[in-house]
Amino acid sequence: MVHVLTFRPVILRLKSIIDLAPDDEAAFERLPMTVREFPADLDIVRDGDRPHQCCFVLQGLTCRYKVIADGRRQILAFNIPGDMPDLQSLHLDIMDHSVATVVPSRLGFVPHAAMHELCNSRPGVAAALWRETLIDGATFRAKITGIGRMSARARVAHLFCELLLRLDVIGLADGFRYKLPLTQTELGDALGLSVVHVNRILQDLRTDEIIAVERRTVTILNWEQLKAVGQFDPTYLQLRAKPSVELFGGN
Amino acid sequence: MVHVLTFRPVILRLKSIIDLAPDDEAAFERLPMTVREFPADLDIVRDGDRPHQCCFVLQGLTCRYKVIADGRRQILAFNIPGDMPDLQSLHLDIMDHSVATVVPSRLGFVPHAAMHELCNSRPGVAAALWRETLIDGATFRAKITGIGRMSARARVAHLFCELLLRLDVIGLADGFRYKLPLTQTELGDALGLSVVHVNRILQDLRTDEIIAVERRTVTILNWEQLKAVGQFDPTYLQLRAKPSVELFGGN
DNA sequence: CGAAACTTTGAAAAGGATCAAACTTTGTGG
DNA sequence: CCACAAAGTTTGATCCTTTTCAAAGTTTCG
Repeated sequence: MVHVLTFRPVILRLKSIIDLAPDDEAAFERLPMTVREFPADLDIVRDGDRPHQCCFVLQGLTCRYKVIADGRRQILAFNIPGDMPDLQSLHLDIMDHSVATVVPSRLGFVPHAAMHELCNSRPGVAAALWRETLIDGATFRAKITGIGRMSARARVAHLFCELLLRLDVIGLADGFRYKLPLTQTELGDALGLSVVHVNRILQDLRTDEIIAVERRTVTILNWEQLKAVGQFDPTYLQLRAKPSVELFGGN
Repeated sequence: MVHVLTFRPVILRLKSIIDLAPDDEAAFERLPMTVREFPADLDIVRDGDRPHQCCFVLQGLTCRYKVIADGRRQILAFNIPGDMPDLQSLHLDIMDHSVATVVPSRLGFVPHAAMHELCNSRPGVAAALWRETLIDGATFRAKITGIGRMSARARVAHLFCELLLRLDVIGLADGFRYKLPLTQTELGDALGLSVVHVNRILQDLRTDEIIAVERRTVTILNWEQLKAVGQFDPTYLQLRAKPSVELFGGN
């Protein structure tokens, strides 16, 4: 059934953070979702919009960002398949930031009305979604701490750690390697750094044989050291189970 | 009735962000709350804790913060009366940061069980609280953008703008003046800046007759310019009504 | 194949951090 | 209520991480 397949990353994601009852899962999958394909670098929702639907990333990569006065932007988060980048719009009518595709992506849309109905009839789903938005907040806190107090090198390392775990949950990590179709400019916008500096940090990390980034693929060569450099503690992601690869074995 | 008085800032806060039904408000006020006084600089909840109750700021000032490896800290948010600094613990069992008093404060505590019960029996309250945690997230996003992409001067200005609006809602702003019992070190920890630099920025803002900070009191001398310097747009606070002072008149 | 996008390199500049020390305010105990 | 210690603010000087600017390579893709 095609419909089930399209919802798959979302279900994987929700199950990674909460013990979703089979009934709730089934009800979730019955949501009326419209699926659309988008090219790269297209705004899906804009700062100031009042959306009447929620967006699901089914395939590809999107980001949430804010633009400041001089035109530069700050990327707040990357959204991988299974993510719901504007879930907050369910309770906040006006957008305080934008959501855009980073690469060509397949997105699903569900009307707010249907989401509210589901939340009202199934407290389990409501709790799962609330929890999801709270993890979102926790991720923002980790980011604030990184940008506010940590070195450029640590921030880059932290981001690569976080992405490995999140991608692993939805089956998009291949051991210590994953596809990451980001330009260095985008990395800089996400980390509060200039492109030039991102480039130099990446070279340093490669020289130290901690990670390698080539052809839009990240390979983590030394996980322990990467975690140490990024001061990475996955608690904030609130994952229920250990990741499928032995990322945290022995300590 | 003393009980009603203690809950007052929380009710004011909730009503500022949502149209709370009288029944919901009454039910909220019947929550079993334990009130305690705390001295300054005391941890209320610690990173790694698994709280079984929610904390309400009734009087004073608290902050949420994270400590990094070298011992420095990043303050994630200041909490004024009416705030619920660890509301997230309702759905995230383990704390990813700490909450501490900044000055001597009066806090209220409500068991998670009572909160869950209230949320289950009153969807209106659940929605209000969910909305509150989402605004929390929006505030984090504003902070990420500030620290990641804006100058020190802009960040300081933005913080003073935000605090005026939030304090106004609970009746703790006196026109363009409010008490802010923060040291410059604490301001620096919140803005990702060194004390020395905070000090210099404050002097600049005073020289430019934009704000004056003296004896723990902030006076905004030129609101329009402060907003401009901080690129402040209050949308993210999702306040229902215009603030009581004429902060946004004419534009 | 060629244009556009992206990465890399070098050099110079700047914003902010750090260090050190003096000055001021606040709070406390005698 | 004064004296003093502790906490907080201010100043100056120097250092350093990161930015900016500019231009040369390299990939990607139509």
